[in-house]
Amino acid sequence: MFSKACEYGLKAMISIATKSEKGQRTNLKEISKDINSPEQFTAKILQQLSRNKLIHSVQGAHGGFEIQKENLGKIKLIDIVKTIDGDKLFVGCGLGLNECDASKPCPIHHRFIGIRENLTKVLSETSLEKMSHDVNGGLAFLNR
Amino acid sequence: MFSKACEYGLKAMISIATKSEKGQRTNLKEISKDINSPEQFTAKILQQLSRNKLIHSVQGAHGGFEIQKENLGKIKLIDIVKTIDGDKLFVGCGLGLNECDASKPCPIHHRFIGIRENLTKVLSETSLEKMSHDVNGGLAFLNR
DNA sequence: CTTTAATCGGATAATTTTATCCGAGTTATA
DNA sequence: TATAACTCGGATAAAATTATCCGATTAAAG
Repeated sequence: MFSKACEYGLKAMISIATKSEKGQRTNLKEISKDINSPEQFTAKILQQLSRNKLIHSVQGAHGGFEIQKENLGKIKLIDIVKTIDGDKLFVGCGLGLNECDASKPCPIHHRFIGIRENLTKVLSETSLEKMSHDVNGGLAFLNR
Repeated sequence: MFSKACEYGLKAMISIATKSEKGQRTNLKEISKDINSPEQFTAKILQQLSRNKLIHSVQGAHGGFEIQKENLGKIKLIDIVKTIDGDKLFVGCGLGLNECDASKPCPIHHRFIGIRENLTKVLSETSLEKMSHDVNGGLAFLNR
């Protein structure tokens, strides 16, 4: 479903959120330990998320990554997915046809629409805040 | 969602089905022209589908590929997807965790279940027969 | 029996994705 | 002002996916 990079990105965002929620800043080493991901590869993904303003990076000693508290509720999973994997999951033909719409549909077009709407809805509705609450409350886990 | 190989596989299966439905046998050249796919790569995918008994291959002159008529209604899209992409779309954690279940869920676990069930349902319900009817009837298209 | 038209399957190449390396830049603090 | 603890970003490497090449095999038909 998601690329490896996107999985790391989602987990990293949630990890950062759990700290930001408590007013703490975290850093690369802590994040990749927390989500069990390769450090340097994770760094690239964090840079990408930072350039796209989903997280705020602070350089230098005691630096690291954080998310503005007021953004925790605003950032939805779909924002993260689109930043890393683009929107290929949400637009375009399920069979990879260049042209495919209701007037000239591929054979799975109509069936696919429902799946896609469902996926879009779930990812659009789920905020980082909710995720990080679950993790901080011991209801969900990042590292298994 | 699906790998390129899987997209070609799905399209190829539908292409073969449209011919088999009419009692005709088709071949690699015709298929890859029909679905606009690279011939040799498509050949590999057809071999895979053949080894897994989803299609029947006939070697030699006038050979090619066909699907038993009685199988057109039995083969579902999910069978093709599982043959080519495996079941990674249908099992395992959406965030790539090794252990993730209702008792120790990842943060998106519960939300993901619905999406996955929906996807599984649609792909399990849709038969090749239905797809090929749509294409033969001009209601759907493979090559755009 | 030879030619022709097909699939089979191993090898290789190209591209994309995943992962790592490392020097440069930034900032807190002693 | 020197050092330590960070991120930044370009370069490279490794692995997986996508794609191609080509000789071997199979079978129909002249």
